[in-house]
Amino acid sequence: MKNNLQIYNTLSRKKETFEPSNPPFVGLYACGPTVYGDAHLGHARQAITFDLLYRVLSHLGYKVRYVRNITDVGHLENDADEGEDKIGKKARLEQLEPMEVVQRFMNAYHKNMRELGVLSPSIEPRASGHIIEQQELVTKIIDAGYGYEVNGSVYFDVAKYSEKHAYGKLSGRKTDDLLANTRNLKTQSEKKSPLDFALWKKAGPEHIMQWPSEWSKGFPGWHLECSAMSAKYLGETIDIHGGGMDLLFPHHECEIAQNVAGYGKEKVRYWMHNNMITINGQKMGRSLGNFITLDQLFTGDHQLLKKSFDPMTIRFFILQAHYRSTLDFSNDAIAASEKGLHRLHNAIRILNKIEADKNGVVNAAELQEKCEAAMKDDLNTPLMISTLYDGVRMINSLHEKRIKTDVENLDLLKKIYTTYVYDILGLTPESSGRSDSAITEQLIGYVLRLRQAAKERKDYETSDQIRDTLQKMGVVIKDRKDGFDWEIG
RNA sequence: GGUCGGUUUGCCGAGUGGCUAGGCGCUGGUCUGCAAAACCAGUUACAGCGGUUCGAAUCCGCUACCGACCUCCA
Repeated sequence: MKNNLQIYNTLSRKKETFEPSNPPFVGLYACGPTVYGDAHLGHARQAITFDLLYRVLSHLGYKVRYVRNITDVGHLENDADEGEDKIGKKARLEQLEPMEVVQRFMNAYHKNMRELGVLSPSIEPRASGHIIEQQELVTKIIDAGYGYEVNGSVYFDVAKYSEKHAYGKLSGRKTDDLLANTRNLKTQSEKKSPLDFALWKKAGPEHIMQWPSEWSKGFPGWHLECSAMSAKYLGETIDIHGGGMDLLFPHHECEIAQNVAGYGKEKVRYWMHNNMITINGQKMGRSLGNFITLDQLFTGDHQLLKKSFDPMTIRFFILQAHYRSTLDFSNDAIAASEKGLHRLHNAIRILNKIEADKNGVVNAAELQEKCEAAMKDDLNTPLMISTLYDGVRMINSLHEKRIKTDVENLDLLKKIYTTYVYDILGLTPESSGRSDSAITEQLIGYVLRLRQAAKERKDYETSDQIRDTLQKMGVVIKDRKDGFDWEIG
Protein backbone atom coordinates (compact mmCIF):
# COMPACT_ATOMS: atom_id res chain seq x y z
CA MET A 1 0.00 0.00 0.00
CA LYS A 2 1.65 3.20 -1.17
CA ASN A 3 -0.08 6.19 0.26
CA ASN A 4 2.76 8.61 0.60
CA LEU A 5 1.62 9.83 3.96
CA GLN A 6 4.33 12.05 5.36
CA ILE A 7 4.51 12.41 9.10
CA TYR A 8 6.95 14.31 11.24
CA ASN A 9 8.86 11.93 13.45
CA THR A 10 10.06 13.55 16.65
CA LEU A 11 12.77 10.92 16.85
CA SER A 12 14.44 11.97 13.59
CA ARG A 13 13.17 15.55 13.69
CA LYS A 14 12.03 15.42 10.11
CA LYS A 15 9.14 14.33 7.97
CA GLU A 16 9.20 10.69 6.95
CA THR A 17 7.07 8.56 4.68
CA PHE A 18 4.84 6.47 6.87
CA GLU A 19 5.17 2.75 6.33
CA PRO A 20 3.55 0.47 8.91
CA SER A 21 5.50 -2.60 9.89
CA ASN A 22 2.62 -4.93 9.11
CA PRO A 23 0.27 -3.34 6.56
CA PRO A 24 -2.63 -2.90 6.31
CA PHE A 25 -2.59 -2.94 10.12
CA VAL A 26 -1.47 0.09 12.06
CA GLY A 27 -0.89 0.28 15.79
CA LEU A 28 -1.48 3.74 17.21
CA TYR A 29 -1.04 4.68 20.86
CA ALA A 30 -1.70 8.10 22.34
CA CYS A 31 -1.29 9.19 25.93
CA GLY A 32 -4.68 10.12 27.31
CA PRO A 33 -5.62 12.15 30.37
CA THR A 34 -4.99 11.68 34.04
CA VAL A 35 -8.55 11.84 35.29
CA TYR A 36 -8.43 14.03 38.38
CA GLY A 37 -9.98 17.20 36.94
CA ASP A 38 -12.10 18.56 34.12
CA ALA A 39 -10.68 18.40 30.61
CA HIS A 40 -9.44 21.70 29.20
CA LEU A 41 -8.54 23.12 25.83
CA GLY A 42 -5.18 21.37 25.89
CA HIS A 43 -6.78 17.97 26.28
CA ALA A 44 -9.03 18.82 23.37
CA ARG A 45 -6.05 19.54 21.16
CA GLN A 46 -4.34 16.28 22.03
CA ALA A 47 -7.51 14.27 21.46
CA ILE A 48 -8.43 16.04 18.23
CA THR A 49 -4.92 15.74 16.81
CA PHE A 50 -4.83 11.98 17.20
CA ASP A 51 -8.48 11.62 16.29
CA LEU A 52 -7.55 13.34 13.05
CA LEU A 53 -4.64 10.96 12.53
CA TYR A 54 -6.93 8.00 13.27
CA ARG A 55 -9.43 9.26 10.69
CA VAL A 56 -6.73 9.94 8.08
CA LEU A 57 -5.17 6.50 8.47
CA SER A 58 -8.60 4.89 8.18
CA HIS A 59 -9.37 7.00 5.12
CA LEU A 60 -6.17 5.78 3.52
CA GLY A 61 -7.36 2.21 3.95
CA TYR A 62 -5.39 1.13 6.98
CA LYS A 63 -6.88 -1.09 9.65
CA VAL A 64 -6.05 0.96 12.71
CA ARG A 65 -6.05 -0.21 16.28
CA TYR A 66 -6.07 3.00 18.26
CA VAL A 67 -5.24 2.73 21.94
CA ARG A 68 -5.70 5.74 24.18
CA ASN A 69 -5.16 5.16 27.86
CA ILE A 70 -6.74 6.60 30.96
CA THR A 71 -4.28 7.26 33.77
CA ASP A 72 -6.03 6.48 37.01
CA VAL A 73 -3.13 5.64 39.28
CA GLY A 74 0.57 6.28 39.69
CA HIS A 75 0.70 9.88 38.50
CA LEU A 76 2.35 11.77 41.32
CA GLU A 77 1.91 15.38 42.31
CA ASN A 78 5.40 16.76 42.06
CA ASP A 79 9.10 16.26 42.56
CA ALA A 80 10.46 13.15 40.98
CA ASP A 81 8.77 10.19 42.55
CA GLU A 82 8.20 11.85 45.91
CA GLY A 83 4.75 13.45 45.78
CA GLU A 84 1.23 12.32 46.43
CA ASP A 85 -0.82 10.49 43.85
CA LYS A 86 -2.94 13.05 41.96
CA ILE A 87 -6.08 11.00 42.11
CA GLY A 88 -5.47 9.86 45.65
CA LYS A 89 -5.10 13.46 46.73
CA LYS A 90 -8.30 14.55 45.03
CA ALA A 91 -10.09 11.62 46.65
CA ARG A 92 -8.77 12.55 50.07
CA LEU A 93 -9.76 16.20 49.66
CA GLU A 94 -13.28 15.35 48.53
CA GLN A 95 -13.66 12.33 50.81
CA LEU A 96 -14.34 10.01 47.93
CA GLU A 97 -13.08 6.65 46.87
CA PRO A 98 -10.29 7.16 44.32
CA MET A 99 -12.34 5.20 41.83
CA GLU A 100 -15.23 7.60 42.35
CA VAL A 101 -12.93 10.43 41.35
CA VAL A 102 -11.76 8.45 38.35
CA GLN A 103 -15.28 7.56 37.27
CA ARG A 104 -16.56 11.11 37.58
CA PHE A 105 -13.82 12.74 35.54
CA MET A 106 -13.64 9.89 33.06
CA ASN A 107 -17.35 10.27 32.37
CA ALA A 108 -16.90 14.01 31.98
CA TYR A 109 -13.97 13.47 29.64
CA HIS A 110 -15.98 11.08 27.48
CA LYS A 111 -18.86 13.51 27.33
CA ASN A 112 -16.55 16.32 26.21
CA MET A 113 -14.93 14.10 23.60
CA ARG A 114 -18.30 13.12 22.16
CA GLU A 115 -19.26 16.78 21.95
CA LEU A 116 -16.04 17.53 20.10
CA GLY A 117 -16.69 14.75 17.62
CA VAL A 118 -13.70 12.73 18.82
CA LEU A 119 -14.18 9.08 17.91
CA SER A 120 -13.80 6.47 20.60
CA PRO A 121 -10.47 4.71 20.47
CA SER A 122 -10.41 1.00 19.72
CA ILE A 123 -9.22 0.23 23.23
CA GLU A 124 -9.13 2.54 26.23
CA PRO A 125 -7.12 0.74 28.90
CA ARG A 126 -6.72 1.97 32.45
CA ALA A 127 -3.56 1.74 34.48
CA SER A 128 -5.34 0.30 37.51
CA GLY A 129 -6.61 -2.58 35.39
CA HIS A 130 -3.10 -3.56 34.30
CA ILE A 131 -1.18 -3.88 37.54
CA ILE A 132 -0.15 -7.46 36.74
CA GLU A 133 1.18 -6.52 33.32
CA GLN A 134 3.11 -3.65 34.83
CA GLN A 135 4.61 -5.87 37.51
CA GLU A 136 5.66 -8.34 34.84
CA LEU A 137 7.48 -5.59 33.00
CA VAL A 138 9.23 -4.50 36.20
CA THR A 139 10.43 -8.08 36.65
CA LYS A 140 11.71 -8.19 33.09
CA ILE A 141 13.59 -4.94 33.59
CA ILE A 142 15.13 -6.20 36.84
CA ASP A 143 16.08 -9.49 35.20
CA ALA A 144 17.73 -7.64 32.36
CA GLY A 145 19.83 -5.79 34.91
CA TYR A 146 18.30 -2.34 34.51
CA GLY A 147 16.20 -2.16 37.65
CA TYR A 148 17.11 -2.28 41.32
CA GLU A 149 15.10 -2.56 44.50
CA VAL A 150 15.52 -0.34 47.54
CA ASN A 151 13.26 -0.70 50.57
CA GLY A 152 10.43 -2.18 48.58
CA SER A 153 10.60 0.33 45.75
CA VAL A 154 12.08 -0.44 42.37
CA TYR A 155 13.96 2.12 40.29
CA PHE A 156 15.24 2.22 36.75
CA ASP A 157 19.03 2.44 36.50
CA VAL A 158 19.58 5.16 33.92
CA ALA A 159 23.37 5.06 34.20
CA LYS A 160 23.42 1.34 33.49
CA TYR A 161 21.03 1.77 30.59
CA SER A 162 23.15 4.56 29.15
CA GLU A 163 26.14 2.25 28.82
CA LYS A 164 24.51 0.56 25.86
CA HIS A 165 21.59 2.78 24.92
CA ALA A 166 21.00 6.42 24.29
CA TYR A 167 18.82 7.67 27.13
CA GLY A 168 17.60 11.05 25.97
CA LYS A 169 17.59 10.43 22.25
CA LEU A 170 13.97 11.40 21.81
CA SER A 171 14.17 14.69 23.66
CA GLY A 172 17.72 15.46 22.56
CA ARG A 173 19.20 15.32 26.02
CA LYS A 174 22.49 14.01 27.28
CA THR A 175 22.72 12.36 30.67
CA ASP A 176 25.72 14.51 31.59
CA ASP A 177 23.75 17.69 30.95
CA LEU A 178 20.76 16.32 32.81
CA LEU A 179 22.89 15.50 35.80
CA ALA A 180 24.49 18.92 35.79
CA ASN A 181 21.09 20.56 35.80
CA THR A 182 19.34 18.41 38.32
CA ARG A 183 18.38 20.19 41.45
CA ASN A 184 19.62 18.71 44.66
CA LEU A 185 16.62 17.33 46.37
CA LYS A 186 16.58 18.12 50.04
CA THR A 187 14.99 14.85 50.91
CA GLN A 188 17.23 11.85 51.21
CA SER A 189 16.61 9.85 48.09
CA GLU A 190 16.75 6.11 47.78
CA LYS A 191 17.74 6.42 44.18
CA LYS A 192 21.29 5.80 43.05
CA SER A 193 21.06 8.79 40.77
CA PRO A 194 18.61 11.65 40.45
CA LEU A 195 18.02 10.56 36.86
CA ASP A 196 16.65 7.20 37.94
CA PHE A 197 12.89 6.94 37.92
CA ALA A 198 10.41 4.78 39.80
CA LEU A 199 9.07 1.56 38.34
CA TRP A 200 7.31 0.48 41.52
CA LYS A 201 6.79 2.56 44.63
CA LYS A 202 6.24 1.21 48.10
CA ALA A 203 3.08 2.85 49.39
CA GLY A 204 3.08 4.88 52.54
CA PRO A 205 0.02 4.83 54.79
CA GLU A 206 -1.34 7.97 53.11
CA HIS A 207 -1.67 6.15 49.78
CA ILE A 208 -5.18 4.84 49.38
CA MET A 209 -4.47 2.91 46.21
CA GLN A 210 -2.00 0.07 46.64
CA TRP A 211 -1.50 -3.45 45.41
CA PRO A 212 0.56 -6.38 46.66
CA SER A 213 3.73 -7.28 44.81
CA GLU A 214 6.89 -9.25 45.45
CA TRP A 215 8.67 -6.01 46.41
CA SER A 216 6.09 -4.31 48.61
CA LYS A 217 2.50 -3.22 48.85
CA GLY A 218 2.62 -0.33 46.49
CA PHE A 219 1.77 1.14 43.13
CA PRO A 220 3.34 1.39 39.67
CA GLY A 221 5.42 4.30 38.44
CA TRP A 222 3.69 6.68 36.08
CA HIS A 223 5.78 5.91 33.01
CA LEU A 224 5.20 2.19 33.36
CA GLU A 225 1.55 1.99 32.36
CA CYS A 226 2.06 3.24 28.80
CA SER A 227 4.93 0.81 28.25
CA ALA A 228 3.03 -2.18 29.56
CA MET A 229 -0.35 -1.43 28.03
CA SER A 230 0.95 -0.45 24.61
CA ALA A 231 2.97 -3.67 24.49
CA LYS A 232 -0.04 -5.71 25.56
CA TYR A 233 -2.41 -4.36 22.94
CA LEU A 234 -0.12 -3.29 20.13
CA GLY A 235 2.94 -5.48 20.46
CA GLU A 236 6.43 -4.77 21.66
CA THR A 237 7.16 -2.40 18.81
CA ILE A 238 4.34 -0.10 17.77
CA ASP A 239 3.94 2.00 14.67
CA ILE A 240 2.94 5.38 16.04
CA HIS A 241 3.02 6.78 19.53
CA GLY A 242 1.62 10.21 20.21
CA GLY A 243 1.03 12.68 22.97
CA GLY A 244 1.50 16.27 23.98
CA MET A 245 4.92 17.82 23.58
CA ASP A 246 5.13 18.33 27.31
CA LEU A 247 5.26 14.57 27.72
CA LEU A 248 8.39 14.27 25.59
CA PHE A 249 10.59 14.43 28.62
CA PRO A 250 10.64 12.59 30.88
CA HIS A 251 7.54 10.50 30.19
CA HIS A 252 8.21 9.30 26.66
CA GLU A 253 11.94 9.07 27.20
CA CYS A 254 11.32 6.78 30.15
CA GLU A 255 8.85 4.72 28.16
CA ILE A 256 11.50 4.06 25.54
CA ALA A 257 14.01 3.05 28.18
CA GLN A 258 11.55 0.70 29.86
CA ASN A 259 10.60 -1.01 26.64
CA VAL A 260 14.12 -1.37 25.36
CA ALA A 261 15.28 -2.67 28.72
CA GLY A 262 12.32 -4.98 29.28
CA TYR A 263 11.59 -6.31 25.81
CA GLY A 264 14.93 -5.75 24.14
CA LYS A 265 13.26 -3.99 21.25
CA GLU A 266 12.84 -0.49 19.98
CA LYS A 267 9.52 0.76 21.23
CA VAL A 268 8.12 3.07 18.60
CA ARG A 269 8.76 3.65 14.92
CA TYR A 270 7.13 7.08 14.62
CA TRP A 271 6.78 9.49 17.52
CA MET A 272 4.31 12.33 17.05
CA HIS A 273 3.76 15.25 19.40
CA ASN A 274 1.13 17.94 19.34
CA ASN A 275 2.06 21.43 20.47
CA MET A 276 0.52 23.44 23.28
CA ILE A 277 -2.30 25.94 23.36
CA THR A 278 -1.16 29.23 24.80
CA ILE A 279 -3.07 31.99 26.49
CA ASN A 280 -1.48 35.41 26.51
CA GLY A 281 1.59 33.77 25.06
CA GLN A 282 1.93 31.30 27.91
CA LYS A 283 1.22 27.61 27.94
CA MET A 284 -2.27 26.78 29.13
CA GLY A 285 -1.79 24.24 31.89
CA ARG A 286 -3.23 22.91 35.03
CA SER A 287 -0.16 23.84 37.04
CA LEU A 288 -0.22 27.45 35.88
CA GLY A 289 -3.88 27.78 36.72
CA ASN A 290 -4.55 29.60 33.47
CA PHE A 291 -6.62 26.93 31.79
CA ILE A 292 -10.17 27.09 30.49
CA THR A 293 -12.12 23.87 30.71
CA LEU A 294 -14.16 22.59 27.81
CA ASP A 295 -17.41 22.91 29.74
CA GLN A 296 -16.56 26.54 30.47
CA LEU A 297 -16.02 27.14 26.77
CA PHE A 298 -19.32 25.48 25.90
CA THR A 299 -21.23 27.52 28.48
CA GLY A 300 -19.22 30.75 28.40
CA ASP A 301 -18.85 30.53 32.16
CA HIS A 302 -15.33 31.90 32.61
CA GLN A 303 -14.16 35.41 33.28
CA LEU A 304 -11.93 35.43 30.20
CA LEU A 305 -14.75 34.39 27.87
CA LYS A 306 -16.95 36.97 26.19
CA LYS A 307 -19.43 34.34 25.05
CA SER A 308 -19.95 30.60 24.80
CA PHE A 309 -18.68 28.56 21.89
CA ASP A 310 -20.05 25.49 20.18
CA PRO A 311 -17.86 22.36 20.47
CA MET A 312 -17.52 22.20 16.69
CA THR A 313 -16.21 25.77 16.72
CA ILE A 314 -13.53 24.66 19.16
CA ARG A 315 -12.67 21.71 16.97
CA PHE A 316 -12.43 23.94 13.92
CA PHE A 317 -10.37 26.52 15.81
CA ILE A 318 -7.88 23.79 16.71
CA LEU A 319 -7.77 22.37 13.19
CA GLN A 320 -7.13 25.80 11.68
CA ALA A 321 -3.61 25.62 13.12
CA HIS A 322 -1.09 22.92 12.36
CA TYR A 323 -0.79 20.44 15.22
CA ARG A 324 2.94 21.11 15.68
CA SER A 325 2.52 24.88 16.09
CA THR A 326 1.54 26.60 19.26
CA LEU A 327 -1.96 28.00 19.05
CA ASP A 328 -2.86 31.16 20.89
CA PHE A 329 -6.24 31.36 22.53
CA SER A 330 -8.29 34.54 22.40
CA ASN A 331 -11.96 35.39 22.17
CA ASP A 332 -11.40 37.12 18.85
CA ALA A 333 -9.55 34.17 17.34
CA ILE A 334 -12.27 31.69 18.27
CA ALA A 335 -15.01 34.08 17.19
CA ALA A 336 -13.27 34.31 13.82
CA SER A 337 -13.31 30.52 13.58
CA GLU A 338 -16.98 30.47 14.49
CA LYS A 339 -17.88 32.74 11.61
CA GLY A 340 -15.61 30.94 9.21
CA LEU A 341 -17.07 27.57 10.10
CA HIS A 342 -20.57 28.90 9.61
CA ARG A 343 -19.65 30.05 6.12
CA LEU A 344 -18.18 26.65 5.33
CA HIS A 345 -21.28 24.82 6.50
CA ASN A 346 -23.48 27.24 4.65
CA ALA A 347 -21.68 26.46 1.40
CA ILE A 348 -22.21 22.74 1.94
CA ARG A 349 -25.92 23.35 2.45
CA ILE A 350 -26.02 25.33 -0.77
CA LEU A 351 -24.07 22.67 -2.61
CA ASN A 352 -26.98 20.26 -2.32
CA LYS A 353 -29.29 22.70 -4.10
CA ILE A 354 -27.07 23.26 -7.12
CA GLU A 355 -28.14 21.81 -10.44
CA ALA A 356 -25.73 20.49 -13.00
CA ASP A 357 -25.35 21.89 -16.49
CA LYS A 358 -23.87 20.20 -19.52
CA ASN A 359 -21.59 23.14 -20.23
CA GLY A 360 -19.88 23.04 -16.89
CA VAL A 361 -16.42 24.44 -16.41
CA VAL A 362 -15.44 23.80 -12.80
CA ASN A 363 -12.52 21.56 -11.99
CA ALA A 364 -13.33 19.66 -8.82
CA ALA A 365 -10.56 17.13 -9.31
CA GLU A 366 -7.92 19.77 -8.69
CA LEU A 367 -9.61 20.69 -5.44
CA GLN A 368 -9.59 17.08 -4.35
CA GLU A 369 -5.93 16.64 -5.19
CA LYS A 370 -5.01 19.67 -3.14
CA CYS A 371 -6.99 18.48 -0.13
CA GLU A 372 -5.48 15.03 -0.35
CA ALA A 373 -1.96 16.43 -0.70
CA ALA A 374 -2.37 18.77 2.27
CA MET A 375 -3.73 15.95 4.41
CA LYS A 376 -0.84 13.68 3.54
CA ASP A 377 1.74 16.36 4.21
CA ASP A 378 1.97 15.79 7.95
CA LEU A 379 -1.72 16.50 8.48
CA ASN A 380 -1.63 20.04 7.18
CA THR A 381 -5.19 20.90 8.11
CA PRO A 382 -4.82 24.69 7.74
CA LEU A 383 -3.74 24.24 4.15
CA MET A 384 -6.56 21.76 3.56
CA ILE A 385 -9.07 24.19 5.01
CA SER A 386 -7.80 27.02 2.83
CA THR A 387 -8.39 24.78 -0.19
CA LEU A 388 -11.90 24.04 1.02
CA TYR A 389 -12.52 27.79 1.11
CA ASP A 390 -11.42 28.05 -2.51
CA GLY A 391 -14.20 25.57 -3.09
CA VAL A 392 -16.63 27.66 -1.06
CA ARG A 393 -16.11 30.54 -3.46
CA MET A 394 -16.69 28.11 -6.32
CA ILE A 395 -19.90 26.79 -4.76
CA ASN A 396 -21.25 30.28 -4.16
CA SER A 397 -20.51 31.25 -7.74
CA LEU A 398 -22.37 28.15 -8.92
CA HIS A 399 -25.26 29.04 -6.67
CA GLU A 400 -25.46 32.52 -8.16
CA LYS A 401 -25.14 30.99 -11.60
CA ARG A 402 -22.00 32.92 -12.50
CA ILE A 403 -20.37 29.62 -13.45
CA LYS A 404 -21.66 26.16 -14.28
CA THR A 405 -20.73 22.60 -13.48
CA ASP A 406 -21.40 19.30 -15.16
CA VAL A 407 -22.86 16.46 -13.14
CA GLU A 408 -19.54 14.65 -12.71
CA ASN A 409 -17.86 17.65 -11.13
CA LEU A 410 -20.94 18.40 -9.04
CA ASP A 411 -20.95 14.87 -7.63
CA LEU A 412 -17.23 15.08 -6.98
CA LEU A 413 -17.69 18.37 -5.16
CA LYS A 414 -20.29 16.81 -2.90
CA LYS A 415 -18.00 13.89 -2.25
CA ILE A 416 -15.08 16.20 -1.44
CA TYR A 417 -17.02 18.08 1.20
CA THR A 418 -18.48 14.96 2.74
CA THR A 419 -15.11 13.28 2.85
CA TYR A 420 -12.87 16.09 4.04
CA VAL A 421 -15.17 18.20 6.17
CA TYR A 422 -17.25 15.47 7.76
CA ASP A 423 -15.15 12.30 7.66
CA ILE A 424 -11.61 13.64 8.02
CA LEU A 425 -11.91 16.93 9.85
CA GLY A 426 -14.85 15.51 11.78
CA LEU A 427 -16.87 18.73 11.59
CA THR A 428 -20.43 17.54 11.86
CA PRO A 429 -23.16 19.74 10.40
CA GLU A 430 -24.41 22.68 12.37
CA SER A 431 -27.43 22.27 14.52
CA SER A 432 -29.59 25.22 15.37
CA GLY A 433 -27.92 25.37 18.74
CA ARG A 434 -31.33 25.16 20.38
CA SER A 435 -33.40 22.08 20.88
CA ASP A 436 -35.86 21.30 18.13
CA SER A 437 -38.63 20.78 20.62
CA ALA A 438 -38.22 24.25 22.07
CA ILE A 439 -38.54 25.75 18.61
CA THR A 440 -41.55 23.58 17.78
CA GLU A 441 -43.23 24.78 20.94
CA GLN A 442 -42.72 28.43 20.06
CA LEU A 443 -43.61 27.92 16.44
CA ILE A 444 -46.97 26.33 17.15
CA GLY A 445 -47.76 29.01 19.67
CA TYR A 446 -46.96 31.67 17.11
CA VAL A 447 -49.10 30.08 14.37
CA LEU A 448 -52.02 29.78 16.77
CA ARG A 449 -51.75 33.44 17.70
CA LEU A 450 -51.99 34.27 14.00
CA ARG A 451 -55.10 32.07 13.82
CA GLN A 452 -56.55 33.83 16.84
CA ALA A 453 -55.99 37.17 15.14
CA ALA A 454 -57.71 35.88 11.99
CA LYS A 455 -60.71 34.74 14.02
CA GLU A 456 -60.96 38.09 15.71
CA ARG A 457 -61.27 39.85 12.36
CA LYS A 458 -63.70 37.11 11.27
CA ASP A 459 -61.32 35.78 8.63
CA TYR A 460 -62.57 32.23 9.19
CA GLU A 461 -61.15 30.96 5.92
CA THR A 462 -57.63 31.57 7.17
CA SER A 463 -58.30 30.36 10.71
CA ASP A 464 -59.88 27.12 9.51
CA GLN A 465 -57.04 26.55 7.10
CA ILE A 466 -54.54 26.87 9.91
CA ARG A 467 -56.55 24.50 12.12
CA ASP A 468 -56.89 21.86 9.40
CA THR A 469 -53.23 22.06 8.41
CA LEU A 470 -52.05 21.70 12.00
CA GLN A 471 -54.44 18.84 12.56
CA LYS A 472 -52.92 16.98 9.65
CA MET A 473 -49.53 17.41 11.32
CA GLY A 474 -50.95 15.84 14.45
CA VAL A 475 -51.44 19.03 16.44
CA VAL A 476 -54.77 19.03 18.23
CA ILE A 477 -56.19 22.50 18.85
CA LYS A 478 -58.48 23.06 21.81
CA ASP A 479 -60.38 26.30 21.51
CA ARG A 480 -61.38 27.81 24.82
CA LYS A 481 -63.55 30.70 25.82
CA ASP A 482 -60.59 32.90 26.61
CA GLY A 483 -58.07 31.64 24.06
CA PHE A 484 -56.65 28.30 23.03
CA ASP A 485 -54.66 25.30 24.11
CA TRP A 486 -52.99 22.60 22.12
CA GLU A 487 -51.17 19.31 22.28
CA ILE A 488 -49.35 17.04 19.96
CA GLY A 489 -51.44 13.91 19.82
C1' G B 1 22.34 27.94 33.10
C1' G B 2 21.47 23.57 29.44
C1' U B 3 18.48 21.60 25.26
C1' C B 4 14.90 22.70 21.63
C1' G B 5 11.46 25.79 19.05
C1' G B 6 9.38 30.42 17.55
C1' U B 7 9.08 35.95 15.79
C1' U B 8 4.48 36.40 8.97
C1' U B 9 -0.10 41.99 6.93
C1' G B 10 -5.24 45.07 12.36
C1' C B 11 -6.09 39.74 14.79
C1' C B 12 -5.64 34.21 14.14
C1' G B 13 -2.68 31.36 11.01
C1' A B 14 -0.29 28.37 6.36
C1' G B 15 4.00 28.69 3.51
C1' U B 16 11.64 25.96 3.08
C1' G B 17 14.53 29.76 -2.99
C1' G B 18 11.04 32.81 -8.12
C1' C B 19 4.12 31.84 -8.80
C1' U B 20 -1.64 36.66 -4.33
C1' A B 21 -2.47 30.43 1.35
C1' G B 22 -6.86 30.85 4.01
C1' G B 23 -10.21 32.65 8.01
C1' C B 24 -11.81 37.02 10.79
C1' G B 25 -11.78 42.33 10.52
C1' C B 26 -11.84 46.60 7.43
C1' U B 27 -13.19 49.24 2.68
C1' G B 28 -16.10 49.21 -1.73
C1' G B 29 -20.01 46.80 -4.36
C1' U B 30 -24.33 43.24 -5.55
C1' C B 31 -28.97 41.79 -3.70
C1' U B 32 -32.95 43.92 -0.82
C1' G B 33 -39.81 47.75 0.66
C1' C B 34 -36.70 48.64 5.46
C1' A B 35 -33.31 45.94 8.41
C1' A B 36 -30.50 41.73 8.78
C1' A B 37 -28.35 37.81 6.38
C1' A B 38 -25.92 36.22 2.10
C1' C B 39 -22.64 36.86 -2.01
C1' C B 40 -18.60 39.35 -4.92
C1' A B 41 -14.18 42.42 -5.09
C1' G B 42 -10.13 45.00 -2.78
C1' U B 43 -6.86 44.85 1.44
C1' U B 44 0.84 41.72 -0.78
C1' A B 45 3.23 41.25 5.34
C1' C B 46 7.26 38.24 6.61
C1' A B 47 11.80 40.97 14.12
C1' G B 48 16.73 43.70 13.01
C1' C B 49 21.56 43.59 10.68
C1' G B 50 24.94 41.14 7.47
C1' G B 51 25.99 37.09 3.93
C1' U B 52 25.03 33.27 -0.17
C1' U B 53 22.15 33.76 -4.90
C1' C B 54 20.30 36.33 -11.21
C1' G B 55 16.46 36.09 -7.30
C1' A B 56 15.21 34.90 0.06
C1' A B 57 9.62 35.23 4.34
C1' U B 58 12.07 30.67 2.75
C1' C B 59 19.38 28.99 3.03
C1' C B 60 23.81 30.69 6.39
C1' G B 61 25.75 33.94 10.45
C1' C B 62 25.07 37.47 14.31
C1' U B 63 21.69 40.45 17.48
C1' A B 64 17.05 41.34 19.96
C1' C B 65 12.63 39.50 21.87
C1' C B 66 9.14 35.37 23.12
C1' G B 67 8.10 30.39 24.53
C1' A B 68 8.55 25.01 25.77
C1' C B 69 11.21 21.26 28.36
C1' C B 70 14.95 20.39 32.20
C1' U B 71 9.57 18.86 38.70
C1' C B 72 3.42 17.48 37.76
C1' C B 73 1.05 19.17 33.12
C1' A B 74 -2.31 17.47 26.53
